[in-house]
Amino acid sequence: MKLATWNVNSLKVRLPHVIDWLKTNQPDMLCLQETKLTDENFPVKEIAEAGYESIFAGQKTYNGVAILSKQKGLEVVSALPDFVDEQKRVIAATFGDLRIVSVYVPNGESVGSDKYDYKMRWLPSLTHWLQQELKVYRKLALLGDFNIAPEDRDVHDPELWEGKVLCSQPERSAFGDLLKLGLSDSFRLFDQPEKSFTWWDYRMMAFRLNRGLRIDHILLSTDLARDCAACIIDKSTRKLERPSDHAPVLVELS
DNA sequence: ATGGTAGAGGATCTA
Repeated sequence: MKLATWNVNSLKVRLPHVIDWLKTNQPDMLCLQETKLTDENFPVKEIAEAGYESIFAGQKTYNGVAILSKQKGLEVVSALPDFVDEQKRVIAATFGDLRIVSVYVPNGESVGSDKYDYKMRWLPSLTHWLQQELKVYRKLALLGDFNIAPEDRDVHDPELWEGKVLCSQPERSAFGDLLKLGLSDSFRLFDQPEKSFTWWDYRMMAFRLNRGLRIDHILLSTDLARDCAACIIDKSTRKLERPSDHAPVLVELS
């Protein structure tokens, strides 16, 4: 069983990359973020031709999340139950005994901004909802763009980023609250190369210089973490023509 | 110093 997540930064532009990636990697589920598509424009047909079902929650211009899967998803939830929000940032579904949650955590713009406040209200609401979900589903995977680098080793230049958005202590503490629910950061279950990142700014040759952050994650409940055989970041997609600024993250469950 | 690049949409906003 393979689970993956990828912030595609426009599914319209990245559809050929996504189709190719599905064909090469054959994940059972691929969670997408920043689809930037309304639901009527979701490329259901093209994805079905690659052998995948689609569930999605989108809006015009911004945000938008989806789960592509070989099996059909059930018990679909497409918003946080206790957080009134126009922005489409959550979609969850059940596949057999697996609960899959795809999230696009708010970016937060800069520490102290209105968008940062929104992020810091959004995260506890996510945590509270997942606490309920984990009572129902023992096998739960939370995948997505968390817009949080959990530790200094997830940052190319920790001094430059110290206290900044994506790295601030309140954000890291909110990430820690997710782990306290009993979720594991699958990437850290294994030895990993130093300076492993999932996002590199389009500007200033950041990818070529490997000036990135690890902000895309796959968190696994205890019952899934036990069966996790590998977690890798696929940097190859970032070298394609017109790439997303994020790389996919992939776990293998035995 | 507040740059720079990309996407959506058609002037800025978001990241």
